[in-house]
Parts: sequence; structure tokens; C-alpha cells
Amino acid sequence: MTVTLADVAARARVSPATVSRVLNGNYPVAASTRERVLRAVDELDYVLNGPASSLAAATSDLVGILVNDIADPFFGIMAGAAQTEIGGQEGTGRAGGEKLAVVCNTGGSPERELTYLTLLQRQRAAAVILTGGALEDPGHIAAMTAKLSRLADAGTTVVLCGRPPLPGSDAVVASLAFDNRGGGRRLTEHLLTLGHRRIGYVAGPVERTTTRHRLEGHRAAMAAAGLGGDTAEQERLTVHGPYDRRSGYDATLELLRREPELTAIVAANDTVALGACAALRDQGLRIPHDISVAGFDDLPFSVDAVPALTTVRLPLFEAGARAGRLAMGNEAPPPGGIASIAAELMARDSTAPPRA
Amino acid sequence: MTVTLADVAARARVSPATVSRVLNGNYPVAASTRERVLRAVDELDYVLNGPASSLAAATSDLVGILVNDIADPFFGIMAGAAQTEIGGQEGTGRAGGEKLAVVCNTGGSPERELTYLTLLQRQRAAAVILTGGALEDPGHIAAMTAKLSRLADAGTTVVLCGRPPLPGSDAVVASLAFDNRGGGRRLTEHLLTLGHRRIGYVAGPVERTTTRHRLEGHRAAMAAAGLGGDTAEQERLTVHGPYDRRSGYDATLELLRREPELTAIVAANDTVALGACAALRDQGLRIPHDISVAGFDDLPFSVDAVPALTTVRLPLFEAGARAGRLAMGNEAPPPGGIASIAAELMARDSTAPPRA
DNA sequence: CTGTTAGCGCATTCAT
DNA sequence: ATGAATGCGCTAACAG
Repeated sequence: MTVTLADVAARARVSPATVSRVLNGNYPVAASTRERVLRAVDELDYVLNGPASSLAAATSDLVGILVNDIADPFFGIMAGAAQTEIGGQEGTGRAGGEKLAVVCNTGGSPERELTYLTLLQRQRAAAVILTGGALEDPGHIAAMTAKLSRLADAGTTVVLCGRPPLPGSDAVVASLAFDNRGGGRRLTEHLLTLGHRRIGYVAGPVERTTTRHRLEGHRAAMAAAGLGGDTAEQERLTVHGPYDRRSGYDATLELLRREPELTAIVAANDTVALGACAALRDQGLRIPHDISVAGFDDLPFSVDAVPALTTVRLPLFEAGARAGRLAMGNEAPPPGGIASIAAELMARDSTAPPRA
Repeated sequence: MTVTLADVAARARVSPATVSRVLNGNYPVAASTRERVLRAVDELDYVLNGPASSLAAATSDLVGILVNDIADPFFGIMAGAAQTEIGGQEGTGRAGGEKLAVVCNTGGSPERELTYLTLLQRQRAAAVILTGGALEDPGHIAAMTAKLSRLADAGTTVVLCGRPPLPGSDAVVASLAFDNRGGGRRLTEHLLTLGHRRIGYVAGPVERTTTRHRLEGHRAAMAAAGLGGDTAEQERLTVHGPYDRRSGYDATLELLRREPELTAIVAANDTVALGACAALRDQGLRIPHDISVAGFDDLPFSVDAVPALTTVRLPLFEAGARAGRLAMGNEAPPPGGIASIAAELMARDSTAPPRA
């Protein structure tokens, strides 16, 4: 039926051990024998049995990349970049020592995040990359810390990309954290400099690090300008919701209801900002003439929005690629295992001084 | 060191076989024993060894989803929907009989497509879903057909989603093909009805089924209106390029150079259309007053474009979900294994009658 | 309903 | 540089 290593060995008139050695390449084999073996492999159309090989070797060539939302380019760009570094070799068609880089979509659900980690642990994954913000629920953090320790103990390399370090865990080889706080602060400073004073904030889902850090940056800038207000006032000008277009639309209407004199809206990310723009247009407001709008991430479509969206650029591709190299052991981890990744303000046309 | 099934068996005072049975759930076990075993599993924090289990059972719980570009929501939406159907159970955290739905990014490269299939074959994947258009190169088609046969022989379920059937192959359980030709035709008919006569076409990469079908639909509509022109004229009003923003931008400038009197531009997809819009704006042309623009796919951002983009809606989520169910054997394949998925014209604000 | 017995296909000692 | 032998951890008959 299915052709095995032994079949190849027989055809090449060598022992199974020799076939294994040429296939894995990490052992000296005479050129002539290697030649013969490879020919037999091609002739028989042999494909290594992954499970058997993983069982014997106690490691697999699977690398998992966890994302919160695979339909969001924010994650797609990072995941694609990581995959490029991991499975991006030439590709002979025969598939030699390649790793199998795969992305797993948690949908933002903590249960599914843990389930996927268990599944990857079960497969004895070579490495795992966790992308995007983390949930701040203490129970989940504890469960994640424990699970990642277990993975690390089993030899799996764990890398965080766009997610803050896990405090007190040595399971993680490297954490690449975006400077969401600094980016958020600079974005709001930009609006303040333009002269805005009443700024609404459409935040992401509660209990997420990304949400909190961006919001903290915003409030820090407001406070520094003496516009912080009390907690109640801050809450009044903040609406939370998922990272999607709909949320931006609805939250904007709500903010307008709460404070009709708003001159600017800061959104949790670019997708949300697009929803905000749609809501404002539907209300007959012109951007940026009547009201300014800003996003976060600088996804590819943001520059093409009308007007072009002011936002904060995150080097998603570079970060993803670096995470991929770290996972493969092809790059030295940053000092202390932690790197902060700069976020750059992109001032474009959707923000302008408020109407006099 | 690492805890095995035998350890669990010892702790629960049963045989390894019994533990295996409760873990796999597909065999009668006394409730009290099951209880004891599960407790032992939790106490020992046991995680099944995937490779060992796959080796013994000769199948794995891996399901691969191949996409051309993971950063493109077109694929992200389909892949996410498929994953929902495959790995979307409750999620106990303990991870029972779940499948591991995993997406692989080929980047549109035929070599990587084959490599990924080999890797999945090596893992003895339970199923494989191929999304998006296929390459039309005869050599690659032959290689793919052969590879998919090999996979099917090994028990892997193969499903095509958004890709035309593979002629003469019985390896594929089901093909869900979008009606790209019909959608393309209706889109151009819409423009013709508005009164357009000189229409430029920004096509996708050559040798791709999606590209060809959409273009054929366009040309069929033109021909039916007596505007087909000769081959040279058709070529003159068509520019090929990748499915990205940049391509739309550059191709639009090229089309304008070739034919300054263009009144409408049809783009290969929405992303390309956005690039086209940007180029037109940079040329000082107003949409749709000076020139109309249309896209394809109806991605989430298209309705928020300014002006809202006329396009063709593809039910990406529904198709992906259906592919997931087919891959899991949770839905009967369509008659003949082939289903055509309707594409619906979404006439919005980016198209209007040409200037008088 | 549960225990016993054999492999699954390969990587890796240890010899040679 | 190559061959022979052993076991990775689990599932699947087969008994009982």
C-alpha cells in the first residue's frame, strides 16, 4: 500500500538507517549512496511519515502561529511575514527539512487560545508564536503562563509578537511588544497641537492589553495638557467595542449623543476608524472640516481612505518576520528577551484644526 | 519526565487501552471508570502524544487550509469561516477530539503550494481545503492532480473552495466554485447600461483561473454589446498585475496613458480598485463624475470607501464554512461534487453615467 | 465493559 | 560510511 522507508531502502539496496540519514541530512553519507537513495525516493514517490518520524525523534516540524482574527490584515501581515521566515525556503517540491508553519485562528476567545496551545503541545510543535494583544483576566493569564511553561519544558520555543511580556515566566524566548502607549500618546498630542480639546475615544474590547495601552497613552496626553478631567468625564468620552467596523460606527453615534461638541474622534484601530468615518458622514459631518478622525496600525488601506487616515504606523511585517526568525533560532533574542517596537505617527488628511 | 498514557493508566488503575478509549470517546466505557481516568488525566496534566497516536491510528487530526495570501481578507474570511466549522467546538481547555485546523500561506507560489501539500501529506492530514483561484500552467496542474490523488489515496479529504474543479480528477470530494464569469459579466453590463463605452480593465495575474474568468465575463458583456473590438483593441484596454493596491494604481495610470478617453475602469478585485481610485484622484479625476470605478469581492472595507465601491459580492464566509463542513464530512457533497456559487452585483456610488 | 498483545514507521544507539 | 537492533507512545484487534 503506502510506501515506507524500508521500501526505499530495499530499492536503493541500502539499510533503512542509511535512507533515514540521507533524508535528514545531518550525517555523513557517501555521495554515490545518497544519489541512489534519492533516486529511489523519487521513483517510489516516497513521502516521509511525519508522525512516525516525530515519535521517534520526539520533536516535530510544526510551528504554530496564533492570531486573534485571521480576517484582519493586522494579523495576516504578521503571520505571513513569520511564515516567510519559517517555511520560506526554495521549495524543491520534494519537501526536505522544511518546517510546517501554520496559523491558528483563536477568534479572540481565551478558551480557543488554550485549546490551540494544547493541540500544538500534543503535536510536539517545534515553536509557537503568539501574536496580538493578550487578555488581562487573571485566571486566563495564570492558565496561559502554566501552559506555556509546559510547552517550553517539552522543548517548544515560545515567541510573543505584538504582545507584552508575560510577567514572571521564563518560558518565553522573546517578547516583541509594540509601543502602543507611546503611539497612543503621540497621536493625541498631535490632535492637541492642532487645537482639539473635546476628543472622543472609541476603544477596543475591555481587558485587552492593546486596548488598555492605547487608551493609557491617550489619557496621558490629555492629562499632560490639563484636559484629563475626572474619571466620570473620561468614561463619558470613551466607548468600548470589538475591533471591527460596526463597532466604530455604533460607538461614534453614541459618542456624538453624549457630547455633540466633539471636534475629534480617536479610534482603537484603522478598521474601527473607517466605521467612525462612515457614521460621521451619515450624520452629515465632513472630515476633517467638521470633525477629525484618527486610527491606529496604518493598515494598507488607510492611506487610500478618503480623506487619507491619520494613524500610527506599526511595523507589522518586520515584527512578524523577526518573530519567525526568533522562533527558528535564526536570530538572537533581544537583551532580557524583551524588545519594544516603535510606533510612528502618520499625520495625514483626516485630522485638521477644529472649526473656529 | 514526560507523562505517558501508561502513567495515567497506572494512576487510574486501569489498562492503557482503557485510557485510550476514554480519551478517544469512540468506545463504550463505564461511567465510573471514565471518571477515574479523567481525574488521573487532570491530576497528571497529561497531554496525548499526537505523533504516537497518529502513527498507531494511521490518521491525524490535522486539517490544512491553503490560501494564496493570508494578509488579504478575501482569504482570511474564508479560512476563518472554515476553521469555525472545523475546530469551533466548545473548547473545554482539555482538548478532546478536536481537529487542528491550520492555515498555510502559499503566497501564490506554485512551488510552495506543492510543498505545503507534501508537508500535509507527510503529516497524514485528515483533510485539505484549497482556496482561491488556481494557476493554469499545465505542468502545475498535472503536478497538483497527481499530488491530490496521492493525498486522497492516503485517506485525506480534499475540498476546493473558490476554485474551479480539477478536470478528470476523482480525488476531490467537492469543488465550490465562484461564478466569477457571471459576476464579471453582470458588472460590465451594469456599466454598459449606464452608458459607458470605453472601459479599461485592470486584470489580475495572468494564468490564474480567477483572472481569466472575470475577464471573460467582462469581454462577453462587451461583445454582446457590439463593443468587443478586435484582439489588439482588447489587449490595449487590459493591463495585468498582482491582486494588490499598487498594481491598481500603476495599471490605472497606464490605461489612462493608452486611452485618455476612458469613462470607466473595472478592477480585478476591491483592493486593486482602491489603488485605481487613488491613481485617479492623484490625476485630478473625480469618481464617479469624471470616471467610474468598479471592483470585485465586496470585502468589508468596500462599502466604506468614498465613494462607496460598486462591486460584486462573493459569499466568502458562507463558502468557507461550507468547505469546512465538507472537509469534516458534516455535509453531503453537491451533485457531481461541483457547486457554483452565485456572485451578486452590488451597485453603489463609484459608478454613474459617463459625463455627457 | 476491560485487559493483553502486537505492531504502526522511523531515528538512533551501537557495532562494524 | 553503513548495517542491525531497539524503542518512541499509542491504537486496534482479539480475548475474556
